Amino acid sequence: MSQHTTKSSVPGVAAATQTTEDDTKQDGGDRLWVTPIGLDPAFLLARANALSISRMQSALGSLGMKARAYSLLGVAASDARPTQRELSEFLQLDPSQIVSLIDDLEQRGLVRREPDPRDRRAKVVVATAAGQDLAEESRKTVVESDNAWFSLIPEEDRERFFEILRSLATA
Amino acid sequence: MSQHTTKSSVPGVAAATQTTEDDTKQDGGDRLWVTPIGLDPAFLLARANALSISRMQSALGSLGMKARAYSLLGVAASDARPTQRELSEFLQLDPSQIVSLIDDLEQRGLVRREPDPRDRRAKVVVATAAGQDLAEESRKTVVESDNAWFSLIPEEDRERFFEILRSLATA
DNA sequence: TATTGTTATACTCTATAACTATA
DNA sequence: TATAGTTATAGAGTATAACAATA
Repeated sequence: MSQHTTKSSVPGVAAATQTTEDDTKQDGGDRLWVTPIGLDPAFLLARANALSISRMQSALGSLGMKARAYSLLGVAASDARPTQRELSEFLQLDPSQIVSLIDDLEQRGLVRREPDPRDRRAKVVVATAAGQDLAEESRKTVVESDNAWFSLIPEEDRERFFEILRSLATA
Repeated sequence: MSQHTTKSSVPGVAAATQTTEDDTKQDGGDRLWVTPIGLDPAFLLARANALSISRMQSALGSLGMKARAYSLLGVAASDARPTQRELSEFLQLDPSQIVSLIDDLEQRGLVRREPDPRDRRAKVVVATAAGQDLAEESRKTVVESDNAWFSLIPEEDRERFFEILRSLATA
């Protein structure tokens, strides 16, 4: 999964979890949060993402979409007219993965490839009308699904948290 | 990858990116950040995690470790004496994946399985002496590698950011 | 000579179901 | 009847190298 550890000793949650005696079995895997890696930022990132992904998948499943396709369609549905290369860089996926993702969406009539007038090697990916519709619909679904989760963050911290997350994602 | 979008229109970075005319080609895939999904928390989470993972892998590679194995070994090297089931839940991995991860580490003499006195079906995973050493060494490596990245977060926000991330990871 | 999209291929990861031994 | 670990297997995701067209 992933790692990195703050050297500091165990704070908050830890103390709450350990009762005086026999705290070995009763709570699921919660006891492990007292472990150093339970504080490891990269591990937290990985776990939060794992939860996020599985939420996404179940939210999008009914629309025949998956997380990847959703992001790609989202960009294609904007007025950005991204090149496959740009999608590869932005979505952090291999160019060849982009190809098969697009092939899929294209066969379903959701996007199409257009020649890039500036560079005849390149192709820009744009959403069809149907693609626009699905992009919108699936976005609504996802927003709804994730709102519940992110509302767990105190209102006053939310904006700042996303800002920082963005700076990490951009780095 | 993943998603969720703040309905709000484009803030900060967006305005900065778009110049008056022809902003189509010159900057890599940076233009796509103005897209709605560039603000999507779940997407940011996914991308940040992707970057984190690849940092991890290159930091741990020289020690013959990968991110997953590292987390597992980290828990096994603590005094938590986790059961395989607990590891599965904690690391958000399928029980069968835990098996092969442990098989691997066991063959390398880094961990061993011990019977759980409380439940004869279960096995607890503990690090050997060699495992302890490697856990420590690899942790040092990872901390060093990630410190550079996380120091990108302003000192005064860092603690709070990790707290929130933890709450999401625990949810 | 380098880059874009593409194909093919091999490899890792993930998800599922079935089995055993205990509970 | 349910749960812990295990095995086998199939499917999805990932990484690599090579190729044609264009820069």
